[in-house]
Amino acid sequence: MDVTEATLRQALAGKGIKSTKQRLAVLGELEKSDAPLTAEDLFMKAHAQCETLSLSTVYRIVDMLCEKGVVMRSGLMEGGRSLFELTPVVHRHNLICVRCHKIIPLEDCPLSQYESDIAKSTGYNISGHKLEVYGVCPKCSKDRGH
Amino acid sequence: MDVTEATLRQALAGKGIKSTKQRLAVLGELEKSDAPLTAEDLFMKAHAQCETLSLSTVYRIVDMLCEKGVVMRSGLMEGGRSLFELTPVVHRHNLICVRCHKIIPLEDCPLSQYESDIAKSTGYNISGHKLEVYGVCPKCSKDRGH
DNA sequence: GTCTTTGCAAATCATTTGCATGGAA
DNA sequence: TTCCATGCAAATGATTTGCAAAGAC
Repeated sequence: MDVTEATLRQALAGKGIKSTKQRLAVLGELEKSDAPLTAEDLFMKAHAQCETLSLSTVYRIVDMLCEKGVVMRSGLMEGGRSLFELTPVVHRHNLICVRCHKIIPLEDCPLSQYESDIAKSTGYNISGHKLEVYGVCPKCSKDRGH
Repeated sequence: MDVTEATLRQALAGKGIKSTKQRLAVLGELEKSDAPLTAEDLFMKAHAQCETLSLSTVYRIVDMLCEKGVVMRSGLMEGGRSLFELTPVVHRHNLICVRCHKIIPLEDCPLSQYESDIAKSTGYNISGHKLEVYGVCPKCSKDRGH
């Protein structure tokens, strides 16, 4: 499920976003990762792809992508740091272990009916939702009752 | 639906948390508010109640209450600031206008069945979830198509 | 060529922490 | 009395910003 540079360029152009190698590198890393990343994670990973990339540019890029709706901040925070992830085209949610912080994706989403109901009862024009489910993974459950 | 100081004291004692006037003031403001608040919001509001309260103490209090599960960080962030809200005893989700940021609570939650399904298919011990729904409120829709 | 994006370094701003004092049980 | 919680001020660490140079279209 690798995404080519051309595809990324096209996706950005479609949203009226100019392509730069920094943007492609950052977006590429977001595509590759299934877990949300901090700005610094992104910087380190994307820096390997693009020598000329600075941390402040990573911040500028994720801010811009958030505004365009391409990226979203995760509800989680690691320490004081924000976590960023692609706004999934294929709708998807995460299941997060509250002990080891392992994150696995959940398959289906039961909320589309719920959204239409809400739209009807509130008059809001629903644009999306964020759902995170928390629990203890099997490994952590076994390791200790805590 | 006002909460008396005695009730708050009792609630804290029940969780093994010592009562101080700072804690009661902060918790009281969280009780009163239906929207998530920043640490500074809390500081300003609670300071009116309790002269002797400092911002760093607000941080220490909300951190502690988060660990005890009394308070949670909202998935939203206002600027770079974290938002805090009471962990609802009555399970509840928010509907957030992406334009004016008005927040209204949603009545029912369709996820309990979903949680059992997840528990079965992943082996996780599910402890809870966070759901936020985004949309444009009727007023903002009328104001402009943007 | 023109306007936008970036790198760098300095500036900000939220959050955290050390230490001496005040307060709860 | 005995710790734990707090205030204050200083430290930290993430994020932002100004400005000149490099890059996209």
